[in-house]
Amino acid sequence: MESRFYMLLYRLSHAQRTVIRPRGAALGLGSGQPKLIDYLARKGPCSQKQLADYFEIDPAAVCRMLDALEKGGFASRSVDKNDRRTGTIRLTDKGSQAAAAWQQAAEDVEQQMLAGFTRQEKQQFAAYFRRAYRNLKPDSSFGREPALPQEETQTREKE
Amino acid sequence: MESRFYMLLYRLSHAQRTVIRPRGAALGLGSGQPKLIDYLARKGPCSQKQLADYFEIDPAAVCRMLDALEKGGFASRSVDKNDRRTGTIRLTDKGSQAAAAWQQAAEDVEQQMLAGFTRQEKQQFAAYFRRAYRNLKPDSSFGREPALPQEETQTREKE
DNA sequence: AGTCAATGATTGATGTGTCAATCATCGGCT
DNA sequence: AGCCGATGATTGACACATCAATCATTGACT
Repeated sequence: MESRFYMLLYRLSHAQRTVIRPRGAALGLGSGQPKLIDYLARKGPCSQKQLADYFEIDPAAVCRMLDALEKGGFASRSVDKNDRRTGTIRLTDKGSQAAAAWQQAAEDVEQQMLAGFTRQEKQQFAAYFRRAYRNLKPDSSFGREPALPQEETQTREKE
Repeated sequence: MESRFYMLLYRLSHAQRTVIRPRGAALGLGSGQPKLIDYLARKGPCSQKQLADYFEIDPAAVCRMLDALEKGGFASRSVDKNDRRTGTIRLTDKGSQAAAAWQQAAEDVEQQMLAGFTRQEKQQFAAYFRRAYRNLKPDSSFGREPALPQEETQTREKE
């Protein structure tokens, strides 16, 4: 019986990915793209930096996945008029539909994964996740608004 | 506050990877290689198929990681005399040392992740992981001996 | 024996992720 | 105004994972 937590986490994470990947693929999405359109569908248009921050992935990865999403007709990029460095990402209609379908798929998988869990067990499981996460990232803003960049309190008097 | 389990799992998995990756990199290992030498150190020499089965990854990925491990001097491949399709993977001394160092790193990270968890909470957390995993992979052999491929009592009197 | 399906290992193509470097823009500073 | 560091986006190089296809070997069945 496996008892190391890194293996437990590895296996569950891997199993979830394996189960959900085909659902995204059926929509014409790669394995990383669904979460982006999910975010866009939930929170509305945003910049690439917001996506990278929220999912804690490299902006380069976001950039390439958006290339793919744009090519697939799921999203569009436009330049922010106030800050021309920043792009604004929007879902197309096709993207919105795919997001809805994927949200359903994610819900299905969650139901399957947590089948037999009582409401309290789910809450406890989630609480464990959050505690463990905060232990690994004590400085993180997990649970707070990711849209607030928190600007470092400015004690940054570099020399 | 994030409440979807796929995000909780995503974030914890990602955080763990982020914390542990530099520890492997310090040993000259990529992000996927430590688990292989860990397995080899714990269970002894084995075939590539065993590694692929145990970690539930594509044999192609194992093959390429072993290329890297071999090139780095961590492991060696040799051909099984009974079945020349099968290769036997062995750790070198350098590989064994790296495995020991990595096991320590993994333990450190686990300690950090589960800081403040009581023994019972850890057990319950682990039990939730196993239940969720089994829900996603009901046919799996999670928890049984993966090293015993179940067949072969196999009377090796073939010569 | 000799064909043939199954198996272990490998290679190619593609998507995701990291790290490092670059480019364009912005904003503060003198 | 003009430098100059910070920032958002992008690109290149590499590692890991999947899928598909191939190769060599094996074992089973005529």
